[in-house]
Amino acid sequence: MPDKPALEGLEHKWAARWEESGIHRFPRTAGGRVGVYSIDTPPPTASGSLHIGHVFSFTHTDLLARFHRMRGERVFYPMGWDDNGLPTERRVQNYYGVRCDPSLPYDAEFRPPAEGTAKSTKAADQVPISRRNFIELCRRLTEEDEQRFEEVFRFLGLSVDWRQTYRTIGDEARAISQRAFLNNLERGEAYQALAPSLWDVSFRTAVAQAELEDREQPGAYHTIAFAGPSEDVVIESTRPELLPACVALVAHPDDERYRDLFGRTVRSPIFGVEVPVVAHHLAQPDKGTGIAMVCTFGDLNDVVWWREFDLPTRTVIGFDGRIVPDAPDAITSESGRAAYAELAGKTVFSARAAVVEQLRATGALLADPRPITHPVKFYEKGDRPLEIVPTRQWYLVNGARDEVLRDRLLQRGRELQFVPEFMRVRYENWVTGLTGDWLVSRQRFFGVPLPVWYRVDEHGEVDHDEVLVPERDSLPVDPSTDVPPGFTEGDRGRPGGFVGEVDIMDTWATSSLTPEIAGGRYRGDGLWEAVFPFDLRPQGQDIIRTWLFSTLLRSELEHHELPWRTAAISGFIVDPDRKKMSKSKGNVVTPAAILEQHGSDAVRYWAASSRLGSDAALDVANPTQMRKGRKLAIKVLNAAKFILGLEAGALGTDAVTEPLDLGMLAALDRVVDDATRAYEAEDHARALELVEPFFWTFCDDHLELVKDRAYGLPGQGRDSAVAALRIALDTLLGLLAPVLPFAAEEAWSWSHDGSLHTSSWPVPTALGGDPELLTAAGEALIGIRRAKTDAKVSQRTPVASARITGPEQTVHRIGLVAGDVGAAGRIGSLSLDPGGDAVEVADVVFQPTES
RNA sequence: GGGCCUUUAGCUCAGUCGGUAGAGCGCCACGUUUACACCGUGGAUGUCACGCGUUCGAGUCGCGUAGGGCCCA
Repeated sequence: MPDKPALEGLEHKWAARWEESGIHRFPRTAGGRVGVYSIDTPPPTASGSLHIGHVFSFTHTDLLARFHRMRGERVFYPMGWDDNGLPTERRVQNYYGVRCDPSLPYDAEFRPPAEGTAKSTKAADQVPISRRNFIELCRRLTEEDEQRFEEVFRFLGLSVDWRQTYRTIGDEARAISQRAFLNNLERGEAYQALAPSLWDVSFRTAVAQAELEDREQPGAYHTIAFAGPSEDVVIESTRPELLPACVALVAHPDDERYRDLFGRTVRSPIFGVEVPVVAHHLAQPDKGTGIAMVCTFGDLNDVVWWREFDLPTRTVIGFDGRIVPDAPDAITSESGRAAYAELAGKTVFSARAAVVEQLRATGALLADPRPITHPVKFYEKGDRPLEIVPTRQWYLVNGARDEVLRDRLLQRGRELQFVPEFMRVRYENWVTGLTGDWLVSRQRFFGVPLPVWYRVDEHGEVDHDEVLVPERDSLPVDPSTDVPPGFTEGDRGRPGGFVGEVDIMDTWATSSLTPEIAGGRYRGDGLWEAVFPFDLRPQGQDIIRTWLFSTLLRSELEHHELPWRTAAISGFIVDPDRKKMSKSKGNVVTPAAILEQHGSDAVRYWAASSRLGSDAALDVANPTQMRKGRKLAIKVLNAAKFILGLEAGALGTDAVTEPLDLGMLAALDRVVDDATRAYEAEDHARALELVEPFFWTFCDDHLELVKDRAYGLPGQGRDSAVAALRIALDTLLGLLAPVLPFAAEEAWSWSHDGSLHTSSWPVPTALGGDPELLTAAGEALIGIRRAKTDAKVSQRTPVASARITGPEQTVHRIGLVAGDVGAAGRIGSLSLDPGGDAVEVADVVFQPTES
């Protein structure tokens, strides 16, 4: 026991000892699922640095892990790293100064031109390398990040079993991801379709509904005249450049203005294409002129109309976001084709300007463009508006087009325990609002390849309907280098041979399988049977529509059951202005510095005092919660040092005989019961809220009240005081252990051999004391202190006599502990006098002092 | 436009069954004591966003309005 206990250095000391003793390792004993508490940990993205939000939410998870471990459960707490996906790709490009070109051959001797020192992030300055070289760099860089993340998490005190880690780009994760896809394919849940897809022109990949966001963008309404049967039909459009892609006009069926036009045709200006006028309830009569262009494709409504009216496809925007070279066949006039030729190759932006000029020249533009702002769909990671282009993609069913599946998913959502409860509606809103199946293919490089090949027919044409799949035990495969069963590399691309799929899967297609990946579903070593279904899925509220939904979907399709019992949803961190902290806003603080500055226990306290689902403010300049936590941790060390330094003749529950000691333990019993219930309900903030005030009352009042006895002559009174203090200390250390694992373990180690963090969750002593005694004594103590403060004398000033009045029952209780109260107040003669509403100390006569 | 959360002391937040409004920080005063100066003790501080309703009684329950935030269109 040190002379002057301090928090500094506890993190490294105990993290190392815990690792050495292996107390956080998942015990692989027999017994299957019984007695196991398993956690489907969120894998942080390994690109760059951890966010303070990680510290916040991972602490919440760790509180539960530690509680359940202390209760003797076998806790499965793994850690995963999400190293898949675009963030990694972009980081690797910028870090190493390279870009992926899948057509290049692998170069085993390749050395990247830069190591975090690339001067330019322009594609032209980046060295093109093969997919395999690119992936090697992705793995190398993410590994370094993961190492750093692990160090921060160990310092934070996460009780993770660090042997149970996975990477979403690892062999096992890729194999599981591909296997799950093949299972979906076999059951008819995965399919390909040539369909209009939301397309990011910068990244040149399709994106899914879950990755969309609306952004307010400036735009303009253009008033354009179409030639009608009798007179001009005037539409308003924000996308005049899509005029050559126009396939119809649409108005609401009830709109009197256009009723006569339904079923007839109008002719587009400039391009002179006859298009039908159709009626549909999605058309908005109050928007613009109430009649709108249907183009292939301007927005998602266009896709609906195109599909429902079986309209032709006139694609004008290419995968690169530029106008395609060839005009749609429907444009037959010479002038129309000449006008189109002027647009070919232009970006959407400049094509718009060109069309506006053409419209002006022909007189079809009836007014100057009218500026507006309107919501435009973006890929959440992109910075150019999405286009909609027809492509062949792979889809997974998700209930959007299948009511039976949708109802099953909603039912599962009702079976899942959400903490807090109100988060369930976000899931339900998402499931009910789905508009299409899950687009899982991505035209990117670093990720899990779709594990399929296609036959090439005798004419050398790829036949996408003839899908070749790998053997299950050959997974993971890369179809661009591996060959399908029964073929050789020589058959690649040849008539009668095969071609490999080049697309990869959506990163969520892998992340949705974290239970299977973490639980080692196919390892055959019993782990899976011991941990699935998981007890806890901790995650952020922002990824309910992605991670939570997709995991639940995969589990329903594969196992017909919930992947976990409870979803614990953390809020996020906001700065003092209530703005969500995020990288893009530049108000991010790095966790390592904060942990170093305040100490891990203090930071954990800050996190623990926020309940699940509610956002927490962090004022880095004035982190009051962290200071409070730090103060608490220091107090724990000091109180423990004091109590353990006291001598006693006998310890244990039998030695506790004095009313105040029994009363204090009875009050503590209540705290143990209530805090246990709170943790059982995943309410760590409530538990802390119960334990912390008791601990302070214990230090400020009880310790002061019994100090005299504890320091006093040997005997029953002294033994009772010290025995009760030791019991209470052990109990309080246990109750605080999840929140302050370092300080609590340090203090515990001064009087125990084993770790506090295994099987030491406190239980009530049930010695039958009066739990109100301490409160009553405390009230008396406050009165005495007030009298001394009012008299501006030291608290140690002796009092010759005093009289305590108050409610009868309280005064009676004070009488039962009058010895302790008198000793703590240094009162010679204490008289008790029932009466009045509040406890008051009157007639205080200070002892005359010599000086 | 729809949904959800939120509004309590200067700040950050509790307030469980509807029964006298709470904590920490900050502020003021006092004291430095034998666990603790990263200290202790005491004190002051409220239109519980607003309105209506239910009730003997509303911070708490219901309806509505406003501000803040998030998600989805």
